[in-house]
Amino acid sequence: MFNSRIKIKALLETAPLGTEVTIMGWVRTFRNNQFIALNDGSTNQNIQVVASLGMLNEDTLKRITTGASLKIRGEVVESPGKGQQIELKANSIEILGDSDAEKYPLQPKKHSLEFLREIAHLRFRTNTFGAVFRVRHALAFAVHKFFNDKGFVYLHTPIVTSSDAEGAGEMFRVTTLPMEGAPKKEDGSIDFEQDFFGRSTNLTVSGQLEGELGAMGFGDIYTFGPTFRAENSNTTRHLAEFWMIEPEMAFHDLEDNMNLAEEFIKYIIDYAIENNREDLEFLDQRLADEEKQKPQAERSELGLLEKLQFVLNNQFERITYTEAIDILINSPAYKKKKFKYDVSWGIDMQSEHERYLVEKHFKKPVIVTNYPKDIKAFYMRQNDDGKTVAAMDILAPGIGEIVGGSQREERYDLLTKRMEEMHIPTKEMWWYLDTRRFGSVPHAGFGLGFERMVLFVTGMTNIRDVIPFARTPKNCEF
RNA sequence: UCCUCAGUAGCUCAGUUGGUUAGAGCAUCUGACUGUUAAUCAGAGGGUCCCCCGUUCAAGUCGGGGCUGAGGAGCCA
Repeated sequence: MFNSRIKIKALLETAPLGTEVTIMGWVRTFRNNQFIALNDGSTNQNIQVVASLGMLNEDTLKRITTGASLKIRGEVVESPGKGQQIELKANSIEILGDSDAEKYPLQPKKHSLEFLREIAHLRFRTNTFGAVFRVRHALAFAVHKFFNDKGFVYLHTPIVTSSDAEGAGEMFRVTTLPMEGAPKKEDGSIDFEQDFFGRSTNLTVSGQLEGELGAMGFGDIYTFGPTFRAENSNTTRHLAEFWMIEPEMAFHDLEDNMNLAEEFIKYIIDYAIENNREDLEFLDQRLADEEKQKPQAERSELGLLEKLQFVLNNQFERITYTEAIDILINSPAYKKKKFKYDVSWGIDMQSEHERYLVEKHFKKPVIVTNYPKDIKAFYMRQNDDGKTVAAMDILAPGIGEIVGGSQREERYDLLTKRMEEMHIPTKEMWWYLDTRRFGSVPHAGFGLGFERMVLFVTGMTNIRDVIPFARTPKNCEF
């Protein structure tokens, strides 16, 4: 058996003084031909290994370089030096994998996030990305724990779909037809009947419609999986492949939906704080250092942990779309013509408007409800006023829309009428409509972009830095 | 997709009005060092100035096109 090691996180926590242990990991720095800072990814903390002089031959000493992997047996002792409580007095050091320091791109110095993006395969070995991806893991785990504890069924909705009804964005086509000389129909269009699935297929843009089918049997379900958008979006908030969480609940109305979404967001933030405090403290410090570079006016008022705590301790503001428009029209910013885009009832709010509401007016997460039906999807439940639908978006400071959800239209007649108005092919959607024909119930759900949540919790500012291998236009390395 | 900015050593950047052999800090390498914390001290090596075309006696520097990256907008999660 090879692996009888103790992880550095456990070693530092238990500090078994006087015992001999085996650790394995990667060299962060090697100082004074004597002190090895070793990291194994279990924590941001390194363990200091002390190699007494004469113990190692010259050759082994030279091979202990930044990035090399080592297997070390040694005795756990109190550290006489400052900066750490305990250290490992090495009895034996074995080089598992050499790392040519002249070629290894990670140097014991600060690197830019842009550079680290180009070596995404190695960035897990840095403090920042170690912390970010451990927090990402904690959040993902918390998502499952939250819903599992509430009796939700984790439903695996398909990645390949033929449904393009939602119109959530441009889609990636899935096909086995040849690029050159694809079979054509008489009218010159491509004959997808000869394709693998016998029809035109795409990567999913949302699991919601299938999620609704599950909710109509299980009551409460959630999805958590990859989602694809072929939009040519080049921003710090968009990915072509991202992870989305989509709960769908039978016997829920819009208010139930909002309550669940708010409870959910607070739960996973709290989970990360409870279980990854060390990583968040590191990210908090990192953000504070970065803020120091900025001019006073652009600095945020709260530190990362303060911000998260603030979100936990305060109710999200809940306003209707109509109230939001009133606030914007009566705002000093509007009167001073600070907005690039005009405001009137019926507009789809621009990011500048959302940012004003969240960052300037309320200074906390805001849930906006009851949007005009013409700017929202066909499946949202129509309100009695005939103008609005039971939609809700949660807007978060710094990242904008983090949740989009609604109560769904459960009334068959109203739903089909709306679909016809919006040119949604009801015939192809027979399976979706069946849920409204047989035992239809009031139900609701929402979608949460997981990476945007990770951005919010880690304080990172570019979405490409919170997913291990980002898929963006013109970039599919790794 | 649009707008703005950027691309010079492994990394972060400077490079004046177009003018000799393109610089700095860090990293790396060599040497010194038994309590260092991104160690320190001394020395050394390291360049397709993103690519193509053009202007010019002369281009890292000016112009055009392209590629890539970043920020903002749109689309959205």
